[in-house]
Amino acid sequence: MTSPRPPLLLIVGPTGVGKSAIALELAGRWGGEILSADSIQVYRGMDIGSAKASAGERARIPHHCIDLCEPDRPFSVAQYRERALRALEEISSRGRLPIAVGGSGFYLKTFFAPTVDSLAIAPEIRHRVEKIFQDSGLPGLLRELDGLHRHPPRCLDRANARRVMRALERCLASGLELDALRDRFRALPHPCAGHAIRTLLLERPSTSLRPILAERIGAMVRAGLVDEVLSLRRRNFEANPSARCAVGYRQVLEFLDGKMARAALEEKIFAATWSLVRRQRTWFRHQLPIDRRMELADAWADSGAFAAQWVRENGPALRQLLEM
RNA sequence: GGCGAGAUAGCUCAGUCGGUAGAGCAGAGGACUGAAAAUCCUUGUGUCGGCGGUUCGAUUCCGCCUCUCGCCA
Repeated sequence: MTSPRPPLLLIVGPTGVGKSAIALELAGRWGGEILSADSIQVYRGMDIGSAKASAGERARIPHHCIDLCEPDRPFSVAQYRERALRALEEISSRGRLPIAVGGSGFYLKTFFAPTVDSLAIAPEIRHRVEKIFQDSGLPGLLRELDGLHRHPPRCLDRANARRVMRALERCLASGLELDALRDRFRALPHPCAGHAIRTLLLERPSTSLRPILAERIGAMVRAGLVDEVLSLRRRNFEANPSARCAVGYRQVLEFLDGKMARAALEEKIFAATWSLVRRQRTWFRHQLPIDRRMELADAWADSGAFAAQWVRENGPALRQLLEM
């Protein structure tokens, strides 16, 4: 049974290409709602540095999956997945066009494939693994993990302590070897089975993206990024590693702690942003099924009314993509 | 002007008790099961400031020069 529900339009691309502006424009024209796929916009108070949609924009077009939790409370893909799928159902049941927009690859993948298993990890196991890591580091974790296997598991980045910890937790919680867990994981059902998904990748040449990012970072600092971090600090956001380590926020914290000169701030944020862009591009190349790739011309800056004109010119092609 | 310190990879620097060099960052590629804007892996030939001298051999020692940074006049 095929549903008459509208397809999900996914707009992905590296940070700063202009996804949001275009998505807003499309949503306005086509009766859509925005579903954010951004691992930082989920935190309340992290507004400037995550380039969150303004209150005005949000009043005009409904936005979902933004401001889902307090900045001191870690949020995970698992939670995102739940909220995003629920939002997707809501939007489609109203007959509106869901437009998912974002640059967080792992979050975006949640629409296409299983990203987490449903294995519950008991707190005792979590603490035990944590303790092994504290006492004997990565080698200790690997010793423990290998002890649970007849052959050392191959499908694991053994240099990545965070991954090894998660793997060990899952093995301890399930009593299964890593390969068995992976097979079971891969057999999980498609998360959005009922939806047609169309993915649009927006790109622009690095020579055009770099100056846009540099300009945008300057604008963020001028708009009060440092004050935003000060106020987040009062809300204890440093207790949350994913918030505290976010691009821009991490560098401002270093500056506030005297580990970095004010003069170096924007340059360091730029460097971190650019390595994010590179990881995003790698992810989009290999991890997401892209239906259509469109490169924005140099002339389209990430500001002003460029989106309206771009959509006027490219709307028909996108229509076609949706009706495919 | 005098004294001192320095000049090595795009940047910050290490090093070679004389046998033509290596880290971090940046850059490029990659991985990805609950922090993913995170975490991790791979990837480094550059007149070792210039010119001479000593030496089988100098980026390394010596002299001169150029530039930079201190301190003193």
